[in-house]
Amino acid sequence: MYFAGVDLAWGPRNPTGVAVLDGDGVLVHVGAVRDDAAVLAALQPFTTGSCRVAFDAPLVVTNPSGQRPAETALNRDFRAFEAGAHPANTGKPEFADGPRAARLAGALDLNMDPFSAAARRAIEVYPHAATVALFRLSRTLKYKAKPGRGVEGLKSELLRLMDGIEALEQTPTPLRVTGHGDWLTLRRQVQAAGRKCDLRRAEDPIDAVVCAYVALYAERRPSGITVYGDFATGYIVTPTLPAALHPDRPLVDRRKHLDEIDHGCQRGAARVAPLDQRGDHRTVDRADQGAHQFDAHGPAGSLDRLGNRLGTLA
DNA sequence: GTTCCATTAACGCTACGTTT
DNA sequence: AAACGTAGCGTTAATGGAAC
Repeated sequence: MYFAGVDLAWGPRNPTGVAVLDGDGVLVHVGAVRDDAAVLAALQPFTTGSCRVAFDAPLVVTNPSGQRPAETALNRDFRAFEAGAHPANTGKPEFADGPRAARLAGALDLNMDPFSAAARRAIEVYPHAATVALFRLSRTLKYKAKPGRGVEGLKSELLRLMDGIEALEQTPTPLRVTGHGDWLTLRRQVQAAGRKCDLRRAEDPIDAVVCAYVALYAERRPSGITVYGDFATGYIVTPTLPAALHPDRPLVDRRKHLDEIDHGCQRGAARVAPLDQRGDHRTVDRADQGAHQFDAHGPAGSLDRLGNRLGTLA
């Protein structure tokens, strides 16, 4: 059985990252492609038998305007962690003819119902939310190129993401990436990057690895995931936000903090919530807000240690 | 207590600046 | 001149602070 991740561009012009794990969580493929044919060609060898393909792109979009209910529900939990989902609706040109991810899933004959028992399935995931939950971050890693963010700051954040991905090997649902040459090449590219576009080229495949891991995690630890929304109006699958995890500070203070990241490369600043902030009530709230949560306890204990490790990276 | 403003995230597109 | 790289804008909803 294979677990694929696709960091899918909404349109065909921008690059798409593809990563595949085997049943043991070993990375067997990682790379970037562009058009639909190339995405399908990359996935085809791994989707003939039992498989899960996790798309970081809208899979079901029916609303003519505004946000999907899944985005509203997810943003309610994750916005404070700066992991808000981008709104998708059929009024946008990218979705006028149906979501690209649904076309690809259809071409591969994958079942898109998040609660299906089918052997070959596609799900929608969201890497930013996944990294917050898996790594117990108090806010997302700022590795996405945006105006005002410097190359060195972006690089250090992307390397923190790669560190976190590699550290997942030590968890009860291990991910093993360091044995793959293309992963090591990606790391070298990031370390050597001098321009934002150098980082952007590496970012899509790395995000795809996170997507693939969410697919694996959802299969191995179904009690540890939350499904926001539903199959009819659109859904997003993510590792459950730990109940005791809190954002680091109010929005106003975070703005100042962002400046520090952009200009000072504050790698390793205390952005992981203390582990003693456990046991709160958000679980109940989420249940009222359109999220199907299977486990109120969050990721396993060893991920706490991972959180510490990320929080103390220097 | 209510309203308004600024800010945040996501991604794609376009315009402009820089490099070859 | 062409190619490439980057900044800025638009979209959408939520939120905190300030002003009324």
